[in-house]
Amino acid sequence: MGRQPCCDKVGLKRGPWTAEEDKKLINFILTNGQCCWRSLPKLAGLLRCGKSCRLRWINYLRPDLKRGLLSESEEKLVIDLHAQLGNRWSKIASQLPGRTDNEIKNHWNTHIKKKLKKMGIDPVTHQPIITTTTPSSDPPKEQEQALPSSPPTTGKEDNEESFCIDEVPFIDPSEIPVQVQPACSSSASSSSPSSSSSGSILQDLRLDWPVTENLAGVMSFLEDDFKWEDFLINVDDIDSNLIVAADPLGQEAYQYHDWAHWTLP
DNA sequence: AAAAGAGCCAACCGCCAGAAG
DNA sequence: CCTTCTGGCGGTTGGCTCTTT
Repeated sequence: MGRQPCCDKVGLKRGPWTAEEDKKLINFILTNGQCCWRSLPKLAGLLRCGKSCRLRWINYLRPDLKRGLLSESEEKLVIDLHAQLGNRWSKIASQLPGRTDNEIKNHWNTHIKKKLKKMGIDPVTHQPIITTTTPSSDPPKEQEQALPSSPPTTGKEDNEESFCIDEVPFIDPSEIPVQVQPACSSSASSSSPSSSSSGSILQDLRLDWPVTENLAGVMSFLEDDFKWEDFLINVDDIDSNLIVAADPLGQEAYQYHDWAHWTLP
């Protein structure tokens, strides 16, 4: 019986992607679009499984990705959505433009979980952790630290973190100052109030974003109706880092350097 | 300065649902 | 209707980086 594996693993490369492989993948997708992942590696000249290509593109190379840590409001939104949806990372990710399920999942497991536990909130149920003091039991250390009986609404224990998680499970999404969009934002729409006056967008970006040179960042910021193809001026010479793209206002051109790093030429 | 430990994250794996034949 | 294939998802892990001793 057994299904055929998604790809013939013999002779395929695994592990971290090289800049060269990234270029090939980017080049192929930019010129041909996302077609059948199974056949993509062959067509693109990659010794990778199609699944691996897809993952690399979605989680790392896609031009509309934000990079860097989740902002406070994003984190709050993740917690709130997790309370509603559980571990449906892709659903949660669909509410955070430019973020991937993998990224959110990682952030949850490495940061948020700990924060919640520290605050006495069970990261699974989003309810206050109630420590039953049974003498024979051997509760985990972190739970011992949990607030013993009071609901986590005091926020006093939050002396290290920059925001108080106590109230998070009760936040109404509409109150969160983050753009919430449907999953398929490719054709997203006019409903986004954020689009604001595009004239100042790039300036704003430069002021407060550490990855301002990152075109991906610019793209995700300008999420309304942009098409990646519209940005491209030249993808002929990818091997020498000469994918050139312009921002939608035509004000800047960017030069590809490595996987998701673009600079002003 | 070096070693050990902890933390983080990119990538892999297996499973599932839906589409196609 | 059944089988096969593909894309997508969530859980897990290996290894790199950072921090502490």
